[in-house]
Amino acid sequence: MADQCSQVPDGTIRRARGGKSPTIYDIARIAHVNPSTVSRALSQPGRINSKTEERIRATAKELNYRVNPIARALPTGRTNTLGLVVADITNPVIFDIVRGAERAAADAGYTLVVAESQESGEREATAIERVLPSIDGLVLATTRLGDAQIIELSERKPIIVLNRAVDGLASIFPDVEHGVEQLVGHLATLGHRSIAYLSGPDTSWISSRRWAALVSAASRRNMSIVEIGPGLPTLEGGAAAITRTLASGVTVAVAFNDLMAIGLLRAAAGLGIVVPTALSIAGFDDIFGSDLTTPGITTVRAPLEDGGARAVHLLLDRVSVHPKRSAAAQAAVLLPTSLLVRGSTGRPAS
Amino acid sequence: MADQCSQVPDGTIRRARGGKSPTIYDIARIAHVNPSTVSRALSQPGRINSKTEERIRATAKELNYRVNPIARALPTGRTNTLGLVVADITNPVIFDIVRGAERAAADAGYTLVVAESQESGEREATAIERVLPSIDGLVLATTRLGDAQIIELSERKPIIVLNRAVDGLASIFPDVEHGVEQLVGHLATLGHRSIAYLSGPDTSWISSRRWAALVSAASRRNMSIVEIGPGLPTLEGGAAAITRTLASGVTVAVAFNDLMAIGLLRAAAGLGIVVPTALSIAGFDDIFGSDLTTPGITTVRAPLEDGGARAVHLLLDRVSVHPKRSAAAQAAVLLPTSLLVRGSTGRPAS
DNA sequence: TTGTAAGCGTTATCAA
DNA sequence: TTGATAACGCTTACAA
Repeated sequence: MADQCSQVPDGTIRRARGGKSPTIYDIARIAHVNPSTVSRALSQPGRINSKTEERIRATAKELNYRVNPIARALPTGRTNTLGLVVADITNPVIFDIVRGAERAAADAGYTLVVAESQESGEREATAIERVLPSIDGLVLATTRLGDAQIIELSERKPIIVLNRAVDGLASIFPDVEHGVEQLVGHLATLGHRSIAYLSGPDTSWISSRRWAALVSAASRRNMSIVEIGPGLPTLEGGAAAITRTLASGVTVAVAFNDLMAIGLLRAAAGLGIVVPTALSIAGFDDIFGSDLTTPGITTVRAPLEDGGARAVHLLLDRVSVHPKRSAAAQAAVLLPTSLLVRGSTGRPAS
Repeated sequence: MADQCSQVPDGTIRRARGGKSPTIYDIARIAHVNPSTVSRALSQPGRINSKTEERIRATAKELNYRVNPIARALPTGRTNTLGLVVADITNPVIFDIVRGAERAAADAGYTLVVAESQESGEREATAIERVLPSIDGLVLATTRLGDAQIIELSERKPIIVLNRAVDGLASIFPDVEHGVEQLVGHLATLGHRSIAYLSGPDTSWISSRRWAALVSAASRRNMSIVEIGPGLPTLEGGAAAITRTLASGVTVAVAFNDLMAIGLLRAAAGLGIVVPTALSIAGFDDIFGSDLTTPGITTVRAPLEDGGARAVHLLLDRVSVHPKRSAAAQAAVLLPTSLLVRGSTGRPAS
């Protein structure tokens, strides 16, 4: 009993049971109650005698007790952990999403695990399979999975999709039409009549969505539009499209995202092509870096950090209350988009 | 028994026990063995009768069985999860670290949880406290904790520190001296005689390390050097230093990192100050974006993605073999650094 | 309000 | 080689 005596004159944190972390049994023994009472005192404050609770809390504190989340997760099935799956961690677009999601999760006392698919549906499935058993819910940002796979997943754990709409699932995605309408309007005003769209991965829902919106907005103004792609959503993917872009004879190229737009811009500069005089360029997402280039990239921005945070909030709703699909489960959240005009778009030379 | 019959003609995955995921008990029942045998068959291949193992594996596959990592973690104490703590997820420097760490962890079948301290030692401690019980080991990248706290942590779980050296702990950090020597040599060759260092957070080990190396390299060449700071390691932090930088009368400013360097560059541009003619600027890390500015940022780069990966590898060594400190525990890994000369450094005007 | 005891799904220790 | 059984640390009916 010596090392478990309640009096610790020198203030040292008492170590119960040789070096191992203390459990509710240690607290129970010292506080002269049953372990179940300790459990209740700690996880359901106010439901037991306040005097007892007081004593238990004091002992817990003294032992420097931390609840073991794994042991708790086993009987409850709840891990206090959320998953976030992204296509490519190094894509600056993702950073904002991760940040928003991480902070929202941390604020709610949840832990976030991040898994990366590296643009491969197969790797994505593997990654999900690994994390799924130990999380309470999942945010799929920029997923490369098919609708059927996603729906199947949603039968195992609550799922929120970000940057995509899936029927019957809570989906958060940018109001593409609005931003594209602004962008195309801006281009038309400048005098452009022909657009090239540098598309992203063909598995990207958002890329096809952007293409559809561009086609619609362009044809409404009798502008012509061609698709160049699919391409990698990276600097390299954008740079690789320069030849076909120039060959197409358009006066403006709209890239799937800013990363591609920057790649295209740099490739153009390498060929001595002046932007925006000889070629206007625009992108999507307003990533870190798109205002660093000369000229800056005109872009359609969406509040992706906010998107990440809202995805987590929606997920927490589903996770914390009860597993039944609530009415809000079908909710589709539209993220407002807005056009940021920078130097990469201007009047065409002709 | 009907729904647990072994013959499933239509290939449907058999659901044992109404919707819940199958356990080793379900497998045991169907394969007519004891649950413990199932556990052995699945987690220690080759240690049991191959015929039995075969049968068990087949049943497991048919049931679409997945081991429950939480249940496994309880008796073993091992979670197959690693933690990574960073100061600020949105800092591009971090991206590379996270990418390297995530991929290395995923390749080893481990899950990575990322926690963010948001540049606050207190938040960092809280975040660590939350994840610690459910991880096997921790990588501290850009930590804002004190040495004592770190060592205390290392008594609870294996720890690797990245971008810092802590006595007695496995540490990975850039070979600052080498890169700085190159940088200062480059500046001296250009004709600079006075340097300002825009320091980062005063809790940043690496910032003081860079300062020390700069002082040493500068004085060796009879160049003068002053410190401006501490400042936030962000665009804003760099921009905020412009006034004091100009006032100091130096011909070159070396920022704690590229983010600050870019901030300073843009602030200079805003004041009509021509870089590098009126002021040369250099940074550290070669982040995404430092070659996007005009002029590009001269920088000392270190392979941070590789650093993240190596940190995870070192951690896996400690985690997977046995918890004793091996001889390699004291290892300090030096990441090679190299100078990237871009347009932001040039001959001083005078 | 508190105690008793049965789980949660694994692994691990002994026997058989 | 396999089976029985006790952990792992916590939650949660059910009793008292």
